[in-house]
Amino acid sequence: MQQLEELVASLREEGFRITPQRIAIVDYLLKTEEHPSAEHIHKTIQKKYPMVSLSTIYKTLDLLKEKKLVNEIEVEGEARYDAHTDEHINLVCMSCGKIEDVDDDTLKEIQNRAAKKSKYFIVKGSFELFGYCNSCKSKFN
Amino acid sequence: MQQLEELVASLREEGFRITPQRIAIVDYLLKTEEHPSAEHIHKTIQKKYPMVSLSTIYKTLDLLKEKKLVNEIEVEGEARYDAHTDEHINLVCMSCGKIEDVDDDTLKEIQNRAAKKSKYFIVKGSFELFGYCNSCKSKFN
DNA sequence: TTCTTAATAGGAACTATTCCTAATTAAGTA
DNA sequence: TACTTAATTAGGAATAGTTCCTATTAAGAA
Repeated sequence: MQQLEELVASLREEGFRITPQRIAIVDYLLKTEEHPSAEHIHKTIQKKYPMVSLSTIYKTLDLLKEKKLVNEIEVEGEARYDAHTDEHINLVCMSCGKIEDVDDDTLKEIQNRAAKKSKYFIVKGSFELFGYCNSCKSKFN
Repeated sequence: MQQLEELVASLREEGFRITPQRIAIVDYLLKTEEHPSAEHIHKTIQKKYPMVSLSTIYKTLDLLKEKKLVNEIEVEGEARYDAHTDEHINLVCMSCGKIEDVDDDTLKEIQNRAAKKSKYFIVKGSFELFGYCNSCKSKFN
């Protein structure tokens, strides 16, 4: 994902209004690495804008998803959002819920092979690995 | 996943009671390739057992998940179940909701590389590709 | 067959998300 | 700068998948 300014400019060019709520949400998503849920984004944004509503968070996320500015993954019944939009693996810690990104060059190849075998037209991929992060796994020793 | 008989035997050995509901659910999951939702399993089982409850479906699925006899993936806000438990790619049709399996030998390697890079202890992977299946994609031409 | 307790049916409760609508406000225009 | 209008928002109601609760049922051991 790009910088805040160019991103906001591109939304404006497409005719979308630039509201403080949208700026705050995009800004937060660009800066964080924690793959927040909608609820988490809401709580964070509320520190600056106490009146922001959860439905605005969802609507903005829908917009950003459609524009492919954020990526959504489903983890344990809730959606988590990430401004890192090129294909990568999400490592999900089953203990603390942390999500980390790992790049792998072979994802594209896998996708191509699967498309060929299945004759599906592939739009996007979602690669999750579930386990225990470095700090949580030591608790189990 | 194995055959019905050995599977039922292994559950019995572990001290679980073998009920008609459990047999029906396991039997159905072994035979189908459609990656049904809990709701879909419920409707199917009801044709044979009209009194079976949705909560029994969920409880049985929890048991089977724990015993690693079925795999669960989350697709568009609902869980879908599959007796194909070794690691594979799920191709999800965004039009008709069909899910197809594709094997790929490199999934294990990817998992190993990601584990090494991230220092996570990996328990399981979930690889989904979203797109349009062969019959749905032709509708868009 | 009887007994014990795991499993079930049915529905209430819960939770993430979507939907609805009156009020607000971004941004183009005079 | 003030005016206009349609997009956006806040707030809450509605929805849907899943989990929880409990009286009743029935699997399997004795």
